[in-house]
Amino acid sequence: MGIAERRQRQRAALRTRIVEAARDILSAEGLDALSIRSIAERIEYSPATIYLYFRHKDDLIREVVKAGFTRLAESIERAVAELGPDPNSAEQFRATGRAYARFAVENTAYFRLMFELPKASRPDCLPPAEAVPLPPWHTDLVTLVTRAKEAGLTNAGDPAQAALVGWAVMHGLASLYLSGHLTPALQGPGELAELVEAALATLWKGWKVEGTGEPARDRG
Amino acid sequence: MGIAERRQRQRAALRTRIVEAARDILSAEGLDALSIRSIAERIEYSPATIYLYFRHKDDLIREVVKAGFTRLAESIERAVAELGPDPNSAEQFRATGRAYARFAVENTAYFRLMFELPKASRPDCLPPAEAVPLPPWHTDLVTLVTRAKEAGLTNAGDPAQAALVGWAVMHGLASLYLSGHLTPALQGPGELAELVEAALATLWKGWKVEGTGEPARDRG
DNA sequence: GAAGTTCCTGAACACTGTCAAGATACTGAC
DNA sequence: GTCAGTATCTTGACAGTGTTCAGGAACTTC
Repeated sequence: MGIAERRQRQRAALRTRIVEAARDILSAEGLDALSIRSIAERIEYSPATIYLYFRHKDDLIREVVKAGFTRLAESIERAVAELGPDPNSAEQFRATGRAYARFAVENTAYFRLMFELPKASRPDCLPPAEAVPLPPWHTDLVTLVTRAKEAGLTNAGDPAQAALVGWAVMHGLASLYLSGHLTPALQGPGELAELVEAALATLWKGWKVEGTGEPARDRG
Repeated sequence: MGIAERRQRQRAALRTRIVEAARDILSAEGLDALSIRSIAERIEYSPATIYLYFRHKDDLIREVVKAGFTRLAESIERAVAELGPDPNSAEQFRATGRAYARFAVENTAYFRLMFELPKASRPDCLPPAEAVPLPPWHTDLVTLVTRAKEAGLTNAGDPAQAALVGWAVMHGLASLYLSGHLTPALQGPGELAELVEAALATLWKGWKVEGTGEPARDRG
């Protein structure tokens, strides 16, 4: 039954071609240009065809968003890896935050899509029950804080909670920046980076053991 | 020239009626229901009429957003005022953060509109140069930190920077919560409040003078 | 009452997501 | 090789969106 397999392969190929086209349009022309028709034109198919591969536009977008999350995760991993072997907790923490903010600034449309997706439609519907899994960097941050705790470098409470707060800080800065609410407070583009550093430093200090001076190296 | 004045008054009245209709639809039916036609129907005018009062839908929305910001500012002021006379810096800081998060949760559609407006249209356009003025609570936070600094309670660097970081933390938590990215980490609705408290505590502690124990009262 | 101004509307345009019905091309069986 | 069946794609429409523009109605001024 090689035929059935080939067909399945072709189906899968076209499906990913659709997602890639959507991703490209998003990166190159922005969210407003991302319509079913523009995607269809790009892949040289009829708009209706897309509905043979995705039930709704939202389903397609969700796939794009998923790709965005793995891209963001990769950026962070790369940034942490560039620290060299055995970086200490603080460095690792800062690198994660920096990479997050940087991704947001460099992939505006993508970043916004990733976090503004859940339709603001319903008036006061709370977040969707449908599971949006926690991103990998959250897990990494948790182990980071846990390790720092074990090394006696911090007395942060629940590591999971601390990780969420860390994520929130970076996300808040990126989000406010992208929505333009930070511009009156910032002179140049470099000042966002400063703000990021200040935020990371404050957080890390807030977790530090009382009386400890400079953060010691926990590894290597 | 009473006639000209009356006309001007009527014009202004209809204009605010449009904004109020938009605000009501947004609160009651959500962002998706907020169309030029739905607003027109609500005020019993033709859709085209709205364009005699607003050049584009975005201009109208901007007005709604502005109203939302004053509402949020009022919520925060109220929360701070409820602390009673001469609250200390930490309490005031926490109250601000709590009120912010609460507003976001209780006015989902409004909150999202306020911060997701700047069209994600362009691919990598950085935030709009058009001045979105800094909200009043930012100024309040700045004076808060400044006062705390003068009282020797904190050695936070630039108070303006600290205020932005504080804002970012709350905004990040709210934003992540509303986009559903926090749900897998939270058991119940009360846990967001816990997270908010943890974040505020961490921040405040990160600003504290080295070696200081419990935050002292700076006033009263 | 005529002329002029202001305000509003009906109807259209180009766009959107979405879908039912039909055309097309490929497959398997006789 | 032909025919039925199936998988795939397209045509053309529907209802909705923001937006514009020519024209009509009401009011004001002369």
